[in-house]
Parts: sequence; C-alpha cells; structure tokens
Amino acid sequence: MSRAIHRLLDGPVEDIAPALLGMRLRTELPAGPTEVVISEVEAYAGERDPASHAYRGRTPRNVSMFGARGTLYVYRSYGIHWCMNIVTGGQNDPSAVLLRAGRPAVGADVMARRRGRPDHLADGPGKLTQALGVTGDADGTSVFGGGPVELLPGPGRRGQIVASPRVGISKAVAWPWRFILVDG
DNA sequence: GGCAAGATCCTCT
DNA sequence: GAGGATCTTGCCA
Repeated sequence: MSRAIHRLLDGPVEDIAPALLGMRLRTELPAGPTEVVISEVEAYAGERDPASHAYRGRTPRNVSMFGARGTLYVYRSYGIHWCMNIVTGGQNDPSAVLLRAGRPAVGADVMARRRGRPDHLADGPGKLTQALGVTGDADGTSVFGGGPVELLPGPGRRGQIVASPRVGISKAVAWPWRFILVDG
C-alpha cells in the first residue's frame, strides 16, 4: 500500500502534484485524529523553478527539500502561518508539492477547535496546517509513516482536475502548476 | 548589522 | 475591497 504511494511520488513534480489530489492526509495528535482529502496543490520544481524556495540552492531553512522523497518541508509564511510541502524529487532534486487545501474527513470538531471557528477549516495553506496541527516540528519528517503526518490512499478520486496559474508568487507566475480538485 | 520581501489569513470599512 | 499582523530569510553594506 505505502509502496504504491512511494512509487506515485516518482517522476516530474508537475505530474505528481495532480496525482496527490484525492489522497488523504492524516495526523494523530493528543487532541485526536484528524484527516483531510487533498483538494488543492501546487508544484514547485526546485532549482529550475524561480518561484521555488530551493531555486537558489540549499539554505538552513529549505534543507528538508533536499531530503528523501516523501519528506515534509514545513516553513513559516509571513511570520504567522505554517505551510506544508511534500518532497518529491529525492537526493539532489529539491522538487516539492505545496499542499494548499483539503476537505475535512475525520475530526472536524478537533479542527474547528484548533482553528477557533467552525467553517473554512482547511481551505488555504495556512489553514490546512493549523487544522491538522502541523507546525515546524513536523519539518523533515516522512509522510510514509513514523512521523506526525501520514499520506494515505484516497477514497477514490471523484471529480475533475483543473490546472491554473500558481498563487501568491511573483516569479514564473504563468506556469499552470496549481491543481484543484473540482467535485463532480 | 540592517532592511526589504514573502508560496497568508482575518477584520474592518 | 483594502490593510494590518508578525517574523524569518536572504541580500547588501
């Protein structure tokens, strides 16, 4: 099972990103288990992508992007929020997929408590990490088990995948590497 | 050592 | 629809 997921993360990041749509992301923390179905992602192609944090090579912050396939790269955004990526490249290829949004599947009450509101639980990068209880502590851990965040097969992908330009960046803005799962 | 910008979210007008 | 919160990184002096 996890072997199939491992194989799924093999290939060009712009192919892997849409394949992650519909998969589940699970955390099990003292507050209780929480799980979302991934509904929006963006691909970042490491050193060949001007918008990637790894474009200028390895730094103390992005060292996780240079880790093994399936490593989490969690960074602080705007000094307030946490954003979560899954590394797809492996050694010497810091490509990663930014997880932008998900649909709550398990533990919506826990998410609501963490978010401090009952709605808009995980419909943005910062909200997704907050709802799942993911912080910088998860940076560098693996999503293949053993870490605080686990990537699991989805309930089967329903709906349609729509590609559009990425959000919130100022370079290579025209690359249509944002993938959204639209319910059918 | 200082400064500007950033893969965002929330509140107020 | 616009602006503030809040802090880390990376670049330049």
